[in-house]
Amino acid sequence: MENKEIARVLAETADLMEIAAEDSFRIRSYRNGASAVESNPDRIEDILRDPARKVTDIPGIGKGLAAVLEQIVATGSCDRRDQLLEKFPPTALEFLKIQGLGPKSIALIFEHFRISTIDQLETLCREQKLRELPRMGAKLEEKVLRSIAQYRVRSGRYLLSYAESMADELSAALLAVEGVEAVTPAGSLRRGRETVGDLDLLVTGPNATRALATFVKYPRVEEVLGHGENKASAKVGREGLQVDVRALPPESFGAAMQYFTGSKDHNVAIRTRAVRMGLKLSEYGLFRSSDDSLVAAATEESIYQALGLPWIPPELRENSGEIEAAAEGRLPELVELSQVRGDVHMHTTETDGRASLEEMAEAARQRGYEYVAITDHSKALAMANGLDETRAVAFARQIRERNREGSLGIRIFSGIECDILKDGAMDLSDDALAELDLVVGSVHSHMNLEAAEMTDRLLRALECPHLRILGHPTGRILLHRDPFPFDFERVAAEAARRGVWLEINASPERLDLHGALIRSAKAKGARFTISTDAHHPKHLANMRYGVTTARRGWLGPKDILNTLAAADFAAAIHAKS
DNA sequence: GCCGTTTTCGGCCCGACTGTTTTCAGTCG
Repeated sequence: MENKEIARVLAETADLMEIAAEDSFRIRSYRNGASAVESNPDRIEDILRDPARKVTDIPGIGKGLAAVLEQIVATGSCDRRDQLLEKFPPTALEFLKIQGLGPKSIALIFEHFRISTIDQLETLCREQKLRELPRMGAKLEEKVLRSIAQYRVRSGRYLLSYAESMADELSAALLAVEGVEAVTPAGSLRRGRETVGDLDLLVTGPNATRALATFVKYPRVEEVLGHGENKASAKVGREGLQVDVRALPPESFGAAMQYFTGSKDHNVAIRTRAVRMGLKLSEYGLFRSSDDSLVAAATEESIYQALGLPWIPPELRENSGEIEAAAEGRLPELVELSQVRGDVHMHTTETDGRASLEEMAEAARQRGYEYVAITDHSKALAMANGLDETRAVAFARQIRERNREGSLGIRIFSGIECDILKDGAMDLSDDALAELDLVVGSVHSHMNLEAAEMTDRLLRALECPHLRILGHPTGRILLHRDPFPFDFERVAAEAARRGVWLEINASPERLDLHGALIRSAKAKGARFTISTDAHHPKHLANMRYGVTTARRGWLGPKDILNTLAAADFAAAIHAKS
């Protein structure tokens, strides 16, 4: 059992305990335990099996949770979770995803109405029954109905990072089959979409068909949906991600890759182009319409070439102008991960990060970066132990000192992620902000303002002379919270005018900005940074999702400030007009 | 339930908003 799954069981148990109104500190311990398990570099299952090692050596795991971990690894669940699932319906965990309902309200609804499904909850709201309960009213019913609608749209999709880890895991298992040469993910994962509906894996090799048999017997397959000669489908993992595995002959691999990578809109447009040229394109190859003779099939390059086009990077294949651009030879040069020279938004234990300044710097150095910016939270984020003026300035001095010593082996800029308050003012005084190398401004509160008010708020924030970067500009949390409404184009244009860069937040839960907005902002003259917002050294690896997202926004290295060398980046920070 | 002891219990535990209220519980970050 993988750490991520173990962590999920712990977190679910904590959720259920919360509905059952159990001791809040115990719940907190379960949550801490979940995050400790998830961020532990070694597999918990391996540690449990090794008599020489102890899980209790992991901070946050004591005797109690050690026993729980044993149980989870052995049975996939634990006693407390099982007991609570007898008391509450298994859908209780789904109810927690409905915004506006917390554990207390859910417990009350269960107790009073004896319902167990989201559909029943919807009915309650429509029939205006929720308001019978204390402290619940018409506004809440409306909010819950809106939230249920959003929930339905989201369920059935998965974060890019989750789909990628599943693809990696399955690829490794299938590559171990003799006679399998390559396993390649296609579909929206290959295009780098921020969420993925299902996973397509293309298998080649003399014995590719045998990979299908291995796949359907894979331990984490929950339900086999179909298993034929060339294709097998199954729901995999507790989350039930649908995975389609296809065995392909090498001679038509390129055509299949092209076909299964999509997007559907891109393919329709490409096939229309083929028809106009007297050709037809399918997953088996590109053929002459007149005599069905094969033109190209083995590689994607050969197919695009036969259609008079250069190869189009998968990130661009959304039929949003890429085919025209390719035909006219003006596809953009896209940024690559190796061109990123620094990560300029991250947190440390000074606020809510999980590693020290030294550990974050060292992790960044190991990734080959030239520089980092440490941007801990400001005081408005009290739960994160945000910095007030005094602490922010003192911490900046400490960072400068370490930087001067050169002992960390990497250049460090002192920064802050300063909250943008409800009225657009900065959370910290100008004097304090002036002490810092780099100010990222972010919205973390009051996200339900009217669009006009939110636009004014952001425009006012841009007036701050010290603001350099607008952090996660739309505030969305994928599959969880929609972007807050505001006039993006106006804000992007104003940011461009004032020389404030827009962040492409590489956290797989955010990917904010996303491709379409990036393109729109670039058209307004905006420039960008790609940053991970890391709260742990391992989060630095999320940079690749940010780069993929930037590529989906048609960005090249010149659009992105943290592809600059350290000295140039430093100059850019300080050369504010 | 974890942690850390001036070692076996006590601390952990913030702050603002919202909607429903007549003084505040619940949610959220």
